[in-house]
Amino acid sequence: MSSAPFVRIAELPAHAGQQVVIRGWVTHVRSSGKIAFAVIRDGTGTCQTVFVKTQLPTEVWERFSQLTTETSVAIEGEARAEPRAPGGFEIGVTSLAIIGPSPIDYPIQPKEHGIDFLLDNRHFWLRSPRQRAIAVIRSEIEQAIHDFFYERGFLRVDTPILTAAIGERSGLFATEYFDEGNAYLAQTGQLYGEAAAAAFGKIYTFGPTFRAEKSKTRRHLTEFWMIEPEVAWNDSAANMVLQEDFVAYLVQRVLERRAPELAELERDVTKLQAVKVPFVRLDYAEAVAIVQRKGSATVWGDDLGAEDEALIVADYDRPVFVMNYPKEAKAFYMKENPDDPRTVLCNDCLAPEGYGEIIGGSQREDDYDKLLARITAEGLPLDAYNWYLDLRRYGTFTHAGFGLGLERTVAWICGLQHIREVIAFPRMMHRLRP
RNA sequence: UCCCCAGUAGCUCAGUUGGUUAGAGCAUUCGACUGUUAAUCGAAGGGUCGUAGGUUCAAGUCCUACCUGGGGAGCCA
Repeated sequence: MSSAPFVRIAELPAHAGQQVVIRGWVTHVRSSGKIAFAVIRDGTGTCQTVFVKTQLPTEVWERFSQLTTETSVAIEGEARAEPRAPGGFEIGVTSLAIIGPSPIDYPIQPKEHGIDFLLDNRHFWLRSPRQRAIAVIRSEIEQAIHDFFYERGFLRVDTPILTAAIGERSGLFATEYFDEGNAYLAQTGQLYGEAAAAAFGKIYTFGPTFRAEKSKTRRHLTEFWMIEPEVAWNDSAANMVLQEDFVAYLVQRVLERRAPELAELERDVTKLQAVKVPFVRLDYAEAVAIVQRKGSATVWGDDLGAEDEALIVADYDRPVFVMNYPKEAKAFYMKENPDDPRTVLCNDCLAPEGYGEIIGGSQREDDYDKLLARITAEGLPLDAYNWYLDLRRYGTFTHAGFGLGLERTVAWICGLQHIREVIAFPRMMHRLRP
């Protein structure tokens, strides 16, 4: 290797005609007697490199035969435009250094594999172009989330991951915690978010969430990331306006900045372009009537099942809010609906194309006596909720918030079948490694 | 926890009403090829058919149990 500059593959067009060094991994090789090709990936892109026997020192030509899939290399040569090369750019090799050899049994091949095999090899699967596209879009969405709230004056608050039993009733991961008994991995940061909203006004959380549910579906993970805004003085209607502005902002951001990655995933972007405010608003009772008309056995009082959600969403090209569920179907902290005390002021947001619930939100019960009654009625341990009740004793306030499931949102925007492709190392009931 | 489905080569799969020596593609190894695009062409190696029983002259194939995984329900984001 000479002193030629080290260049990332994405930057090669700016170095046309120059001698450069690239570093990366061999994705595949082709040999045709006295001319040979190695395709190199470096995370910013891929580039074909060309080895010509008659123009290379013998040892460089012979070293080519040591290149197996995923060998890491440094390659020096001339960067040049070449219409025959994929992407229109290539490197005419003058020197090759093998950094790390790769045995011939590298498991992932350029062909179809089953999801289970790929997840066993997730540490390698991430190297594929498709997985890179997903990771890039996820990262773009995460950045857009922070930008959205920053632009609107929200404070980001980080809530605890180790908690006493609090929040939702579904499965908890427990661990010993010194002399305090069991600690549980957080299922939500919401209750802490409410305390923060009383302190700071507009806040959001962005953190991991844990559910020990034995769910085996393409929509569930045991560890996922959730974004939970909480806004003082927002009622349920304002809460939904915030939600639709938020979701539309995320979709628009990906359309604007990550078109190549959407194309890599062969995403039908017309479906995303249709995601405009206002979203559809259906009262729970209307939703029940719709699914009954379509043959569902659901009656007033039931929670809506996955099939019901699909029936509702089928009629629309944009997300749908289903509002004001029966009290019994929802969590204790949701505010009783003054217009119909059988229901609470809440909403789910159902993504189009059958992706299901990406948001659950509500106005929070701010009446001390009613909240206490709900906690008691559900048999929750009162001592764990004293501080939460204090928020209603000392300057109670109208407030509302919601939780957006990051992986479900990314899976929908990417158009993926499996939520587990959306996170680098998914955690599921039967998968703790890699 | 419940319902449905699957398990055959490193990977993806085929294997007929049970029938004699277990099939393909890809991958790997060797050979040919000076512009390949998941290169192509020729040859070779590669198997406890998930496990354990059972039925039968004969089981990858049929039956039972178990194991492992997938999809869905429930629960939720």
